Amino acid sequence: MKIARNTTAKTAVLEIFEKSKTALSHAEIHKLTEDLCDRVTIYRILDRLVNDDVVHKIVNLDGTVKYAKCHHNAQRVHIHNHAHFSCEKCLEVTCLENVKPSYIIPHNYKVNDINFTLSGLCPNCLNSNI
Amino acid sequence: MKIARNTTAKTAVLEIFEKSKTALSHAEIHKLTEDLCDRVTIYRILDRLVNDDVVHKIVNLDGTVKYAKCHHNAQRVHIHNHAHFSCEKCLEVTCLENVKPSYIIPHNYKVNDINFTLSGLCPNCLNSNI
DNA sequence: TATCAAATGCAACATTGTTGCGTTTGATAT
DNA sequence: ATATCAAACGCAACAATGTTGCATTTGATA
Repeated sequence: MKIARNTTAKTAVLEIFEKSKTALSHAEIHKLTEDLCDRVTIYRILDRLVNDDVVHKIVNLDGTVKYAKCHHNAQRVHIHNHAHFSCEKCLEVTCLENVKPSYIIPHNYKVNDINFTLSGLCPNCLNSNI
Repeated sequence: MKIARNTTAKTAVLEIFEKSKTALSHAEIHKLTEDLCDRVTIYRILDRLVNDDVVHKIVNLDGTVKYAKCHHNAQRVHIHNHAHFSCEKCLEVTCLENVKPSYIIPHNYKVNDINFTLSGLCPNCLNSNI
């Protein structure tokens, strides 16, 4: 089994997640690290964090990929079944931790993961639109 | 206002959609047209079809983008609120026309579109796994 | 058949993500 | 403190995906 290490790059990425209220793309994270490390390293760090269930990957309606820190309570195996909201105006993606979809699916499908993303206007942009 | 035209390329793409039971990626469609037209043209045709609500765009959990023909009944404005299933094994994406999620979202969000994708094993692959 | 914009082809480019490989570095044991 | 060893890294190269500008072609209309 692999033994994970706490590298400067990984620590920096985790701090960035901690500070951010919204989900971040690879490019945004890379910019925020200010060339602390290579582009590829960010990809590898994100891969590991997703694998370790520290962050989750969010695929947006427009095809962009973002990452956000998990706030679950140390569950062993978990599905990120909460919704994500993607604002069409400010382009921010946020977790709606409490919005969970209910649905009925034919029994002959085996569901391992779900992605539930809503897009439209977030409270901020909705306000400034009036 | 723009007046759409029925070009050979567009007709070919629509036929491909008609024949396919699953959602198709840009690359798959391009291959199926057998170099009838340029790669860029496929992109532009797909853009138009999505805009005209003839096909809908499905973003998968792995970030891949696929397109499928809409089967709605001439609704004027509609949200593609049905679910999509993405098989981890055969990689096929299908529409689950009858699976619609229900959810409760805070009133200060304005939802314009939703993306609900499930991934796991489809009936075919589930069977062959036994 | 002339007209005119919609649609196309082509080239060039940007972004995103992956892989291989030699080097560096963090955690552990000595 | 230092040796050890693999995890993690940097770099280069590559592949896939998507976008844009512009000259050319083509489909629908008059």
